[in-house]
Amino acid sequence: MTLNKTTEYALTILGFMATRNENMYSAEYLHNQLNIPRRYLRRLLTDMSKHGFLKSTSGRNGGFVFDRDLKEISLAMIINTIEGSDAIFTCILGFSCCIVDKPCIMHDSWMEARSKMVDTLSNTTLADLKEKYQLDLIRNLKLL
Amino acid sequence: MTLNKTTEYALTILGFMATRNENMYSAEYLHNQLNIPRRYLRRLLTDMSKHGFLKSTSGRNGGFVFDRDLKEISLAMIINTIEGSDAIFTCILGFSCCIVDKPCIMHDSWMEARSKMVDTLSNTTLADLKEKYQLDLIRNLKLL
DNA sequence: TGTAAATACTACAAAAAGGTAGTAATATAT
DNA sequence: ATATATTACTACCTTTTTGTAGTATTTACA
Ligand code: FES
Ligand code: FES
Repeated sequence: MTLNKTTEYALTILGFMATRNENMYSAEYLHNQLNIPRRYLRRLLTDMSKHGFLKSTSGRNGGFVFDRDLKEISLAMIINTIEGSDAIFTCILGFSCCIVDKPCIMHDSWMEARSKMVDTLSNTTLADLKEKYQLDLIRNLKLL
Repeated sequence: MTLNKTTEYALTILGFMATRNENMYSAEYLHNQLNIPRRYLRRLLTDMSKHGFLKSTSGRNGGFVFDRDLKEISLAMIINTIEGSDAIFTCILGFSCCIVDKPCIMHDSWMEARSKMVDTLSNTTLADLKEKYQLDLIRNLKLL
């Protein structure tokens, strides 16, 4: 139901980066913008680089940029990367995973609910968020 | 996405108790049936009593029974009781909760997915699980 | 060439979640 | 009455998650 903090941070960071138009994001800058603990955020950023979401540049004026097309990064991928690829598919009663031939009593209720959620998270990419953000911006400007 | 272990245990226990027809369940019996760590399970059972789901009887031949009609207990209630009533409603980016006038960029995607899930969990009661279990039993007997 | 601004690595510390131990209290059966 | 089977309470231990510290490395710029 709840994501762990690290996953929330990852979504926050990538979501933020996807919707702005800087050409480089330093850990310090992201820390100031997002209020995520400095050192923890740094570690997370290097993790994201190792996982291929970001590309890092060391040294002065260094920082992070996306290493993939935003269309290629879904929310589900981010979550899976950090929580483990099938955290999302575990049985609600904690059986290692949902087994088709021996489902638990809650399986049916749970599957129906979950599959909707998984679909949405799989089908929403960072590019979608960017688009939405731009549209929201325009809408707000027109209201002024 | 994932429930914490304690919540899984709670669902397992209440789901089990709801679908069997014993008139009393001791911690020891539940431990044997469900493989949940003895002492932790005990503590959880007394918690459930305090929260009004179960009624406990001390002493020899004691144990636990439901203190409410199964129709009155939804999966969402169980989850809320243990994870905190709005764990299910938190912002996916970790903002304290989803604020209508200042939603985060992921709010729309997330709400859509989540509301389906919340609906299902709110509308499924232990009575529903019991009914399902009985039907499954009958179906299996006929297959023999 | 030296200083400053950045990431990288490793180890540790603190907090939260999960799990255990000991003992007291309660009720039943013999 | 006493032994036994049960829950209740409190404190502690272990593991996982979250957060911090120190130091090395890389690169730009003056
Ligand atoms: S087997 Fe439990 S939810 Fe699928
Ligand atoms: S404000 Fe973030 S999901 Fe609603």
